[in-house]
Amino acid sequence: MGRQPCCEKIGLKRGPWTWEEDQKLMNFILNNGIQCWRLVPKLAGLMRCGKSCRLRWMNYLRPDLKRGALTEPEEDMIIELHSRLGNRWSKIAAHFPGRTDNEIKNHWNTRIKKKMKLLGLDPLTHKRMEATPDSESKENQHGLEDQETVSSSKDGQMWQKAEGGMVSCTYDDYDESCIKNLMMGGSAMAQNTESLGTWPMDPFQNWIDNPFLWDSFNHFDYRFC
DNA sequence: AATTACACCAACCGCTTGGAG
DNA sequence: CCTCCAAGCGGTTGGTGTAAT
Repeated sequence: MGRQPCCEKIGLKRGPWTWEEDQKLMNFILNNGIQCWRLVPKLAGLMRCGKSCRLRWMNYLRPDLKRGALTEPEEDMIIELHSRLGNRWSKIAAHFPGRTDNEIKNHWNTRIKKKMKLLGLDPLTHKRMEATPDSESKENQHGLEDQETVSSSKDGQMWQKAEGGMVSCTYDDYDESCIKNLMMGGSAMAQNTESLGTWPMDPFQNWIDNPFLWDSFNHFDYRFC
């Protein structure tokens, strides 16, 4: 038994993509757009499965991708978003134009997790972990408590810290206020970062300036399937 | 210079979701 | 409704580069 493979894998290439493969996929999508990933490798002359092509395009070839390491403000915002969205990387990535869910997920697993542990925070719950000898100063405790601005119950209800106590809010409500807060430099964690005022506007500007605008593919609306 | 340990990230796997028929 | 299938998504793996010994 078991699940059927997503595609016929016999004879298909796996592993790292070559420059030639990238060119083929890039040229095909730029000329034809994407209508059906399963047909893309066949029509583009690639010995890959559609899923692999999709991933390569989404995570590496897309012209609107922002290259380079994630910045401090981006990192802070990831932490903030993760505290209420959990491991929903695509939702988190949606707040970062030009960044992929895979990139954010990798960054979380390799760096942010470690950083949080060093700060005495549980990366899963974003709450303080069991007190350790060097994390017990009152100053530290105060600072960390202030970061616990939101929690969610099992039924998905969000509770946001407000004057006079906790108030309930929807994910969307919280989303708005959180982003606004970060944009205005209102987050305690983001306040230390100098470039916050220009972000995330810059990636958006890049998008506008980019000659390979994603929108430019919209006119490729004829069907392959 | 060689070996080992570690960090990073691209790519894969398999489950879930959503739309078409 | 129900079934099927493509796409989306998140967890995990494995290859590669670099630092430490």
